[in-house]
Amino acid sequence: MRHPDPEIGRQLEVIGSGAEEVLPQEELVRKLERSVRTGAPLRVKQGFDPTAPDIHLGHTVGLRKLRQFQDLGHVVVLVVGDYTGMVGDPSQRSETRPRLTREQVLRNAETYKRQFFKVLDPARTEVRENGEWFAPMRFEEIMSLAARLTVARLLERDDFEARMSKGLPISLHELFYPLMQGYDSVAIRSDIEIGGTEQKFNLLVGRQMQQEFGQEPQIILTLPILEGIDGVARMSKSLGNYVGVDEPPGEIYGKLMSIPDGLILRYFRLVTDLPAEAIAKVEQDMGAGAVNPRDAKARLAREIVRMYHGPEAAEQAEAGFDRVFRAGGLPETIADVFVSPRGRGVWIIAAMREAGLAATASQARRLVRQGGVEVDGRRIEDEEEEVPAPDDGSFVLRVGKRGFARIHVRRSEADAP
RNA sequence: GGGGAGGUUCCCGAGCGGUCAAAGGGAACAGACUGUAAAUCUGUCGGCGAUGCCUUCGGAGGUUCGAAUCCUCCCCUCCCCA
Repeated sequence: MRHPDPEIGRQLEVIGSGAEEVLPQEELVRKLERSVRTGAPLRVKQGFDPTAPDIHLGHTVGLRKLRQFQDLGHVVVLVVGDYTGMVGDPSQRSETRPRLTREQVLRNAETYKRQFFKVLDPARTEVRENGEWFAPMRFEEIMSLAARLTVARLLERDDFEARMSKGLPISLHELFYPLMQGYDSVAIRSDIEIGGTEQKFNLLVGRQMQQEFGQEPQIILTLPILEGIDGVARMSKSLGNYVGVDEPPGEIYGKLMSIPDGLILRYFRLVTDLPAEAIAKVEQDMGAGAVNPRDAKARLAREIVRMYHGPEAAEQAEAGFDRVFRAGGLPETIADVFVSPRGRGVWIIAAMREAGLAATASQARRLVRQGGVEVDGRRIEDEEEEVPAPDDGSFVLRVGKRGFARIHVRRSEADAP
């Protein structure tokens, strides 16, 4: 969109980049004009439900957009949903979310806050908890809030409709969720709220609530939803297909190497700072066969580890990955585990359990039977095998592709660690 | 409040008196292969020092030589009616 004022034009371009929808566009222009004229920053809102104590790459799509707003001089207001977290967002859910206790929510919120600032500028961020305004709310006020939204409006949503038609339960409290999120916008006087495309309904309720309370309605900006490393469902902790920004470098690197090739470019676009031209080059090279997708993926993995752990960690993660998975070698660091001897050595099944490489003895036996267990590079064939303790006292146990432990055999009680 | 249908192993979903640790699919895990923890193929997938034993089919009792399957009560969900 062209704008006579170059500053506003620039802002519009940055804001719109990577966004799925910005609406209404004209109102955004008006807000920006006013902001530039008066020097008052816009208040950009995003809510987070502290339902799981780790933010992952999926969250960073939104966080990175917020960071762009900060770099344009605006203020970010993060609403930690300590109250909404006790409800659980029904968006995109096929079942009621488990309700969290107050203690869980607060603990999760702390972790979130710490991780937010891996991306955001703390100086331009306001963190609010919506319990601030919901906790003191009286029933009377809750009723008057609830009176502002109709059931038909709520039930027209796809997720609710799907659950209705499948005969799945919908609890009454879930209907309150959009209402609460909408009221958050009133409470913090938000100018813009961002969220994933699945948040569109909730974001729009925010506009309606603000109008009900005599405020100028917020602009809504939706962002694409990042697929998880399985390449199928959206990235989420509960589906186990996520890459957490707080995870160790090797984990991040390895998980990224496991995404389907088709997701490489999308990840570059949505969760790295690589400029558009550079990404276009990657696309071209891969298409022309000039670059092996595997190497493009390695670059992606390196890039993301670098963002959250720095360049040295990225190098090490790559070297470690290559050593273990390409060369079939051992990782740089292997956990030491002390195991008591039995018979002529250490019973392999017990060693696996004590090293945490198998949850149960049955599982350990299965792994041996399937040929997934090695001791110092020698495959173990027999479930009853007792590995003799070598003179130097330890051997390396490998379970599957990525389970390692250095087993030390205790010679006596006095030898215990 | 009345009537009907259901609750099965991580998830979906068969089973409806013994042959059931329970079909099939998904997820997960292992092996082979490879450019990778991709894709594909094969296998495994309750627990136990284990050719056998123990605990599972919403919960508690009961019938039976024997129950996920039958009966009673309870809890939970959905649908129709009011």
